[in-house]
Amino acid sequence: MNLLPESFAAADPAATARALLGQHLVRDGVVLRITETEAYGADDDTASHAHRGRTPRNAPMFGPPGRAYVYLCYGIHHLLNVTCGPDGRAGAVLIRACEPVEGLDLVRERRGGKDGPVLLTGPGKVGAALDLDTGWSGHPLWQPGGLELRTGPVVTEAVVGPRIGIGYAEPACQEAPLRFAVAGSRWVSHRRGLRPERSG
DNA sequence: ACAAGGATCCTCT
DNA sequence: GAGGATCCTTGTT
Repeated sequence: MNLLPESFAAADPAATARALLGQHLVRDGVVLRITETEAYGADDDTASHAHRGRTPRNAPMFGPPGRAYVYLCYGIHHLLNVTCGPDGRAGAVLIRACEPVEGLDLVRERRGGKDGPVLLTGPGKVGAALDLDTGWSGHPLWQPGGLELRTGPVVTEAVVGPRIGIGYAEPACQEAPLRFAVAGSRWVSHRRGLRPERSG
């Protein structure tokens, strides 16, 4: 599969989050198919790290698209985002869950010998499976080598729902349907609150 | 220099 | 379903 171009993530966070479903994350012979994402916006999104402005940590969100934004959550977990939108407009897509495609043995090893969907259904688990840390923040995902974003099979049917774990945000932001998942996939962290993406 | 809190995960019950 | 782990980032003094 081919590397995704930088322009792949040039659209707004919601469109990029939907388009990332089915694409592949590659590192160290580990290939993961993205099954669940969340979109995070700029200052108007009170759930987003960017809503209080630029800081050293969230700087990649304000830069050009197609880079990694990795941060430490709860002092333990490294969470991976893909920056999106034009340079200067903050935006990122959190990778919440994946399905293994290659390198399953290494993923199991990095995940304490576990097996099945528990391996990769959760953003902290994805970070562990790819052995990420904050040193990867800002890394261009469209360059060969290191951590890469490559094309995967197209996802024709998706489900959408509110984002997870953002109780600190304003109600309108909590309720916004900015979480996306592959319809029918077992490799999704939480099934609750998801509905077909086509309006109805 | 200090205090507060978090885009989570795991282990219980 | 509930609670603890664990430490960095941030805003404030």
